[in-house]
Amino acid sequence: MPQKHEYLSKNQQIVLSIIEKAKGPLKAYSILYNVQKKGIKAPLQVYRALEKLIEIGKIHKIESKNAFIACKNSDCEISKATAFSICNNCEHVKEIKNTKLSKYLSNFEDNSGMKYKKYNLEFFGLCRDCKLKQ
Amino acid sequence: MPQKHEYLSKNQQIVLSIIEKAKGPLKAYSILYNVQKKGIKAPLQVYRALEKLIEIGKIHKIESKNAFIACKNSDCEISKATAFSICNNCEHVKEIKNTKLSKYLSNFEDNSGMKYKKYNLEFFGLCRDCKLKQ
DNA sequence: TATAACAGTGTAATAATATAACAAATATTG
DNA sequence: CAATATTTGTTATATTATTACACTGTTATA
Ligand SMILES: [Zn+2]
Ligand SMILES: [Zn+2]
Ligand SMILES: [Zn+2]
Ligand SMILES: [Zn+2]
Repeated sequence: MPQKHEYLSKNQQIVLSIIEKAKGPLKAYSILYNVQKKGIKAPLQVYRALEKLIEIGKIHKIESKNAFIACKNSDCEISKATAFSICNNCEHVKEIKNTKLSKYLSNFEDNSGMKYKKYNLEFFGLCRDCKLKQ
Repeated sequence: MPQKHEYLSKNQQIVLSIIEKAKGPLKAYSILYNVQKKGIKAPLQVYRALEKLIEIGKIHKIESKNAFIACKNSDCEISKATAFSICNNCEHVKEIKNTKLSKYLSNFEDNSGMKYKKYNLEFFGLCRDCKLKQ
């Protein structure tokens, strides 16, 4: 018997499964093209699923790329505290799992003494492969 | 006599001036509407100016809002290392100037020993005013 | 002063990303 | 069961950003 938030709806499952299978972040319309054979026909159906999946922490949005990636980090507190490394050359994206970093940022106080429950951090550089190839 | 990168072009000046006067981040098309009386007629003219202004560190893009804000932080290393606080309620945005934070992030090494020259950090919470009003 | 390289402009068209509005179906709670 | 909340389907539209092309002016240097 389904209970609140313990399952994903049909469209949410379809969208999540595509994102989890992907090697990197996917854009909304590329997801749409990939799921049209499964009955999802309109952008809104994709965006609604994305919204829900973000809300429950199954995926994250890479803001600088308008793309969506599966969460690989079981303790990232329901999507509220995220950090990524992004390669400027091959566009490879990886979620950073680093307890020190997340503690540092969660406890960070700005000059006015304010703390923040939620953050998103995007690091840019060359990934190991691209650095070697140079 | 104009020399390389020592001045801003006409359109760049117009766009920068609008952004600097604004109280908060501006969206590209809202900038466009504001500068149409000054002869800038097309989105591309705005986007080109924005691109340049970002490149030279005069403005930053708030990725989560697709909006642009003037840099208030003379030592933020030409736009390569940025941090913002964003109010979830009133949408107030403020650039964070905090040497410890920027040093911490610039020196951060991920699990593979990789360092990053560039980052963008967006903190979300309630600003002081909105916290009091609750 | 030619001329090549570069940076900026203007314009039209179009691509890519995201949401509004409405009606209907399905699931959850009590 | 009824009431509430969530999800779906569909059409249309809004918002954000880029491509392509022709042209102008500046800088560097030969
Ligand atoms: Zn995560
Ligand atoms: Zn790479
Ligand atoms: Zn700055
Ligand atoms: Zn506020």
